[in-house]
Amino acid sequence: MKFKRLRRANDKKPINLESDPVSSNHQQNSIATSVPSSGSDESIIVERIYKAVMEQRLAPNTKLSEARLCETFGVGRMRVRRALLLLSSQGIIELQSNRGAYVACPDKSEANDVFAARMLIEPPLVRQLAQNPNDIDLALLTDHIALEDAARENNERTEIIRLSGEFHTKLAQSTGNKFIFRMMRELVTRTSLIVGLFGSSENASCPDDEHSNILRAIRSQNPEMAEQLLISHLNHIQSGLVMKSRQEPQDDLAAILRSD
Amino acid sequence: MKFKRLRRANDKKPINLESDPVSSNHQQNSIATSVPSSGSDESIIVERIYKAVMEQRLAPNTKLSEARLCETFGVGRMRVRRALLLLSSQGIIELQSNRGAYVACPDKSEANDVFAARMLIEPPLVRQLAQNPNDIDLALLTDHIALEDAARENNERTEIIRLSGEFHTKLAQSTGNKFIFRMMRELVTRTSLIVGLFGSSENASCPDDEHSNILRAIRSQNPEMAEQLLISHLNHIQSGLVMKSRQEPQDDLAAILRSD
DNA sequence: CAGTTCACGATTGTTAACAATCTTTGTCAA
DNA sequence: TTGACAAAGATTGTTAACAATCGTGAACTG
Repeated sequence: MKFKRLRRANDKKPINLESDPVSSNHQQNSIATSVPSSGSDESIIVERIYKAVMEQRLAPNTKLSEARLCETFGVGRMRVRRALLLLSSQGIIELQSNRGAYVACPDKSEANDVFAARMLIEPPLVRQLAQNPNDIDLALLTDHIALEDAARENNERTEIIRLSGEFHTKLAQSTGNKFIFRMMRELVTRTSLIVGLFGSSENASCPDDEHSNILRAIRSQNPEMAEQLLISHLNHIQSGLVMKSRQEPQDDLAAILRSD
Repeated sequence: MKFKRLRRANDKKPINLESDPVSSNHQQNSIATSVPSSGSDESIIVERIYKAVMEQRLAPNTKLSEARLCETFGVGRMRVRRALLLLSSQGIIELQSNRGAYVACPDKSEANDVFAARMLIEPPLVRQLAQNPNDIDLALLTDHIALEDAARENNERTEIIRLSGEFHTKLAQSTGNKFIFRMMRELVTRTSLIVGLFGSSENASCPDDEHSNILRAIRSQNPEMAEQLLISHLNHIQSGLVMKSRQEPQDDLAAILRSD
């Protein structure tokens, strides 16, 4: 297989990395991706893969070969390479020398670290938000929960999963603090991978109305309650995991091509 | 100027990016740099530039041209390019399309964000550390403070600055949590840039014995005191800044070549 | 038949030449 | 003298060919 630039869609259609119309109207606002300037436009590749991971359409350990991505995005190898490097620096994928790029596969220890970090950061964050919430952020979060409800209504699995994580991202975004936002985004992405790996069957998403309750506590300016609700929310998520320390190797193409 | 690989040291010697012997014995332990696998070895370039920024030897807005870095490190352009991309993803430098790479130059608003983020994260972090500190971490931190004292004794400016920041990094490292460590590392690096930009004359480093006091509170397992000491420590640093919203453009060569 | 070796194909890593863009400098005219 | 304009030089962005490495499977040997 040669490295030609194919503008047309890939005829194998291995992974759905296209921007699906259902969520295209709901773009990230204000704080954009982590690398705003420069980079001609490999940010699109990064964003697509990031989203696919968030929605658990890209399973851990899935191989992302350069040639495949070149076809998929109709882009030269350099762009793909840059995108992969950026994704690896965010911990979303892992680069193995001379072997290629694989979707990150957190182990039990890393899962614990992720939840420990979230337990450290999110409670003070939510408490602070509840101390003086501004109307714009409250409206954004309210809208978001409406989207979550709608997705649950329509049984859109990938949407539910992504929105469920993005709620937490948006909590961080409400602080208007770029650093907190980025940290949270990374932790939420990792959480999505972890839930995909260790999540037991159908509790892949956050319990139904906990987000709503947290938002209500914030709106009523009750820091203690907001913090407490968030803590138990995180505990619920974590306790829903079965820590089988053996993760299936997930053969490269098997899981991907079954959608063909 | 052509892009030849020059193994010999650069004859212009614009910036000191060599590894100085005084601190070469004090390498990072356990949790290594953010990109452990792959990447043949542009991590050396990343680490050097990171260190130079931490020690305020590389002023904000300094241009880092590819050719210059190629000479300096005796490395091909690809490596340099990869390193610059990684550094930009960490917010240490900024890539401008078709214009090159410049050391990041935080503005007033970003400075506020950095301190807000640290205020959110570090107090709970230190409190948690003080709840059950383990002996190994305490020893590491004690050693670190000894290094700080030694550097102050010998009036080694760059060492003082770097160690002063690294104390906070090591606090985060003591949690053994990769994510907290990385977040803290980024915030501390940014802080170093900010202090270099807005710091008033000679309070560039943390006040003399505050680190020591914090460590003492941790050792005596007094979470409240540790947290309180850290909060006022951060406040001291922040209040030592003069927020002149106008940052000097810092002409590329002017500041650098005056050491020639 | 089991195990090892070797060679081939596929994929990633690297390099150097080429293209595009920006900056500087020199020139000319008002 | 100052301003705009244009050409030359320098720097970054991109591409395609080449080199190195890895995985696989056939062939060979015990």
